[in-house]
Amino acid sequence: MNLKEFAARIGLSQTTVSRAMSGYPEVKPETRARVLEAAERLGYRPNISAQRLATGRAGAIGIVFQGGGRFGPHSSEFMGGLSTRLQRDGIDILVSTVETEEEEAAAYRRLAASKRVDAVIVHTPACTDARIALLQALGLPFIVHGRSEAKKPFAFLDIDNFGAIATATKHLSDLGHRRIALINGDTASTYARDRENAWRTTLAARGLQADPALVGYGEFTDETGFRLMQSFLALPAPPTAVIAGSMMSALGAMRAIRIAGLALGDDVSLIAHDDVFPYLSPDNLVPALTTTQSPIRAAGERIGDMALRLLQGEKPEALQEVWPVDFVVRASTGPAPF
Amino acid sequence: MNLKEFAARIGLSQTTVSRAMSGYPEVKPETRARVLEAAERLGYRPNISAQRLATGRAGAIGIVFQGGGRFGPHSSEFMGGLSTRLQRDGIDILVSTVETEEEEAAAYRRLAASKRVDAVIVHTPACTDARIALLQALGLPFIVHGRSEAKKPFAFLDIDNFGAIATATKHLSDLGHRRIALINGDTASTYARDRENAWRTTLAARGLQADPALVGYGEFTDETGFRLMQSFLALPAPPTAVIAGSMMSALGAMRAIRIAGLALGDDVSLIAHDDVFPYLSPDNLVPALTTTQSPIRAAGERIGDMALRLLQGEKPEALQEVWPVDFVVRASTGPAPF
DNA sequence: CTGAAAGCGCTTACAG
DNA sequence: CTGAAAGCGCTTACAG
Repeated sequence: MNLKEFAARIGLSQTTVSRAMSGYPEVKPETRARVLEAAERLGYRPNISAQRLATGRAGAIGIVFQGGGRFGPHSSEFMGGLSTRLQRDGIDILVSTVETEEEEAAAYRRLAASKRVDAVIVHTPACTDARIALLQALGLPFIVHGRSEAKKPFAFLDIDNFGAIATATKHLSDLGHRRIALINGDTASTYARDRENAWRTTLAARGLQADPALVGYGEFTDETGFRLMQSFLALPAPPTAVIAGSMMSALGAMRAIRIAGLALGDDVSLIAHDDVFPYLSPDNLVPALTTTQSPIRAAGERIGDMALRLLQGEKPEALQEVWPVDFVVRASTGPAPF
Repeated sequence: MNLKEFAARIGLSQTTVSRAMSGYPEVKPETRARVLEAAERLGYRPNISAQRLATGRAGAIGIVFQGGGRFGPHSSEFMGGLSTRLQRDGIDILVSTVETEEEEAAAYRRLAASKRVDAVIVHTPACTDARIALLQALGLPFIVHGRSEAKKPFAFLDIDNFGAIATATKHLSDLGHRRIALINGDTASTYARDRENAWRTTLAARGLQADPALVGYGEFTDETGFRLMQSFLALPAPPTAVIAGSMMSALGAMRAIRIAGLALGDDVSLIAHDDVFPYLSPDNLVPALTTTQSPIRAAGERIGDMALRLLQGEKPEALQEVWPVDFVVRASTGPAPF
């Protein structure tokens, strides 16, 4: 049933029905009630495409994932939060996957030109990120999950990666560790740079050396954590403590430590940054894992919120947040050996 | 830029431009080439909402997730595959999250009435699932990921859950195990019923008892795997082998086994069903984990394919597939002790 | 092979 | 507070 039919059926004009349904103020309360009741009863719902064509709004927010690689467990948590928030305002999420940077840029051009979305979410930004300049040039509103440098201000939400790793490094140094390794993420990304800066700066402040052999990079997988930890342990002077970038890397690191016959929390201390997965808790590892933590689901909800405000005309520079990160000490960290 | 402007700019009618761009056959090849080149050069893209209004197609496929709980690592892999496939045909994915069954039903009604999607994907079906009847009543095309019983035929893709667990149970029984436990999923779902049937039937065929104390249910989390494994090990006659429903449950089970001071693959054998996560491989656990496996990402791609065919008018009864499951023996299974 | 025009189902300035 | 009508930007039967 369309508006014309529905309006005729209840004896009102299309105008009045449309206004009543979209919460427009100048409608007599009884009229509105009658319209809403009839819509419910007869199952009338405005055609979304027509609505969008008439208003010029897409009613959707886009998010692009590069390859399978970046659609991992963090993505699901983030999407869960984002979707929960946008749902409340009837905004759809449009998911695209691409293989390369070029394809990602092409996807944004396409989304912008076809007016398929009102805004996009950009994630895992590099320190200077071509996507930001592109979106600004295209005039397609966006929120960045993470931080980056750009000439013009833009909306973003990031966690305090520097603070998280600084806290972890300090804690390990307070326990007497002098060789502290870092299993970091993708080298190009801002978060990896921030984490490494925190590690380096904190060590320096304690008079400790940031040994280049004690930092490694890679995707947040069990595999990478394992490989890096094994290479650390093979060094002439292996580290007595390690900071892993995620729960998945930490699982790999724990495995390498176990295989080497070392006791976690005793011979080697381990801290992971944890994005809080409902299906895998640091409390449940053996030993329980000390973590810096920040719920990525909550970040997704908040970014949904910010996207809605952006569309309501708030300035990007008013939509910039950095969240502090919690630190929870558990059994995987202990005094440095000997 | 809209069609009118663009057509004027290149000196053709809107009709011809529209036809050239949408691959309509009766356009002179040179004309089409000229139109496509100009569109590329001038950045013209048809407005998606107008296109949808005119054609009556939404150009999107919906998928609803219940709560955060069901948006886990399996969802991300599946979505990665689905999105990759649909992308190729320019079909969007619309993600909704709801909290309850009622809300899920309401979401389908809304999607149908507002013509927001052309089809939906239903996942984790129960043995008899109200969603299927509802979607058939609404006339909203759908594909089920999993299987269910219904009066009218419908399109689905499932893996051979029965075969997977039958194979695993046989293998353990061949190794001499007589007390084989099962860490199962959500009781209401078809896959859990199929897996339990396989376990029960295979044990019976070998003259072994399907002890009710040796089967447990729950979400596929590390936590549940741990708890169930601990309860099995606390039995007067604990199992010597266990089949876990997912990698996450297996991680928990492995932990419980380790804490109990038992040797995996020696004192206790473990097989997991693995949906193939790129960030956590069964080869990388210690010991490497024997698995039945099926790539959920590939299932996502295939379901995207089936959805497109459904929209092209193929009958649901022609779109029904059951995929075999691989079995890979690794180090976590061995002969029954003593 | 190409074009003029109706129609898809809404919203919203304008008029009352 | 309500309505008649134009317009959003496409597609597509119809005519040539």
